[in-house]
Amino acid sequence: MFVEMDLQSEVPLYAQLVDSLIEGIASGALKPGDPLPSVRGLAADLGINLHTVNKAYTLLKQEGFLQVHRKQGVVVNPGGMPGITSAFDDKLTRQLKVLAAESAVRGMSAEAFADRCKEVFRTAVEGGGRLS
Amino acid sequence: MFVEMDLQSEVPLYAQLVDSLIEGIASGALKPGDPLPSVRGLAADLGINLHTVNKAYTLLKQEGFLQVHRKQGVVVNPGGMPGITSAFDDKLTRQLKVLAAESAVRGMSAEAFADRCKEVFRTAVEGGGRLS
Amino acid sequence: MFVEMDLQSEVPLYAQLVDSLIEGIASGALKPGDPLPSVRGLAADLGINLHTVNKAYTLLKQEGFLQVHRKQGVVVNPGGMPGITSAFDDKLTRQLKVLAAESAVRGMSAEAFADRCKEVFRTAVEGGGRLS
Amino acid sequence: MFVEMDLQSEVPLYAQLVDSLIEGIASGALKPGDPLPSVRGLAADLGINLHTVNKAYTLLKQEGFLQVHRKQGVVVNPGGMPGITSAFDDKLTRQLKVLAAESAVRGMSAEAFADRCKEVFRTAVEGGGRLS
DNA sequence: GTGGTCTAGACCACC
DNA sequence: GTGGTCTAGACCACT
Repeated sequence: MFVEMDLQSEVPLYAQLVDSLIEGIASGALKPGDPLPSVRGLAADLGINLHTVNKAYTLLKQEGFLQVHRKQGVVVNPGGMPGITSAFDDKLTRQLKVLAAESAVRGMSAEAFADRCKEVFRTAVEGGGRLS
Repeated sequence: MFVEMDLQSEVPLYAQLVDSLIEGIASGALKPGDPLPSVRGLAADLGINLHTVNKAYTLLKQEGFLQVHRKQGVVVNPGGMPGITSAFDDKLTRQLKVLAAESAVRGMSAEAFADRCKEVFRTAVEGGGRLS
Repeated sequence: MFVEMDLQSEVPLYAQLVDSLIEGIASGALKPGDPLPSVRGLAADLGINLHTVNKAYTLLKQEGFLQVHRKQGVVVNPGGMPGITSAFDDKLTRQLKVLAAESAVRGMSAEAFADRCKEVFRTAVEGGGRLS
Repeated sequence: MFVEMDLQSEVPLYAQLVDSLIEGIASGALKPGDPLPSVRGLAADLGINLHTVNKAYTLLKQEGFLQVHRKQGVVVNPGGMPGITSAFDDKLTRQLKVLAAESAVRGMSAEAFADRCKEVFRTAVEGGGRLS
């Protein structure tokens, strides 16, 4: 599995990993029930700290994306993904609003913005977030 | 002018202020040439430190959204707003990708996502980001 | 006489005025013995404060570029311009060094830099700093 | 690494530091990928406040000269230096014009000016800005 | 230990 | 009064 970490990014490593894994699920590279690398294995692969991978897995477990079994390791939640919670809806709206506002100020039209959103969504689902 | 600060948010205060001001411009509440409160005045209004306001103003000045007049204080750039730079385009795509992926994983359809984007954009432009 | 003031510049107004007048002398628009506008006249023309013009004139007088007569007003020093003082030489070297270093870092060659310097000097002398 | 701060200078400390670091890169004392001292360490070395160092680093980061690694601290951008942007070109021309005009007024010839520029450039590149 | 953020209080140049 | 700069001291997230 290949996940690219950007050490220069302002985005924390654990958050980058969380995002990458979600993008992997969105693209179909990871399906419910699929196993994930062990904490130490992934940490070694990415050349990052154990705690960083652990934090990402823990967050994804809390959100319901992953399940952690005692001995079998970590798997994508076989019961399916969590739905649109109100917390997520809030986050989505809040972040979208900031992006939309700056896009508008910089001269982007409503259509151009919607098209861009649609295109990005499509590539994310079709494999833009491919992991392996 | 009313800008609400969320002291509990994980988003830095200066970033919240930056976002609020951009939303104010997008909504039309702030137009090119309009004066902004002095750093000290706005800091007092918001109950935060003047350096925090200064940081937000400085960032917006560097991006080309604001200008500082000698003595007249800070104004919205009368020459108009900066366009779609490649840096902004990158940021937009990157952040949109994360939001789209999580939305997809949680079961949102491409149409629903695009509609939501369009709706948020419209409210941002029409006054959803109203400041005063 | 037309001197353009940039109210948005980080350069103080009085310094902009000083620079403009020196450029006017360099270009030949102002020659030794030539009269300059009165303090209040120039201030009114430029739409700036009396003190600002006064400060610029005072600095130029101290440096030896101008002479101030009690009743006849301000004139370009009829005795000619000051030469290369060690203070000026220091300033020139120091500022040139900063510009040269950044130019070099950004990939400009020694020749390109020298050419640019020569070109700017030529336009300054030939009328690039034209005032009237 | 030795950077000298002039507390009496009219040029801000953070700007002096910015200039020194750029001169260090130009001279080859600092190469892409090289680590820089921590903000606290350098501040202690120079006897100034860490915020002042931070401001200099932040500016250089925004310009593309430096990068910050998560945990490794600050390094000279391994991807190479930014090129000649139009913003830099404007700044170069503007500042060069002022220096050229005053040099001309004080009696310097075009050749002498160009020679001086060339010489300063050469010393800046070859070690005139030596830091260590 | 690192950079990032925030606060508090101060001085200065400019106009 | 305005923004710009500097200092001092503190807390936090990240690794």
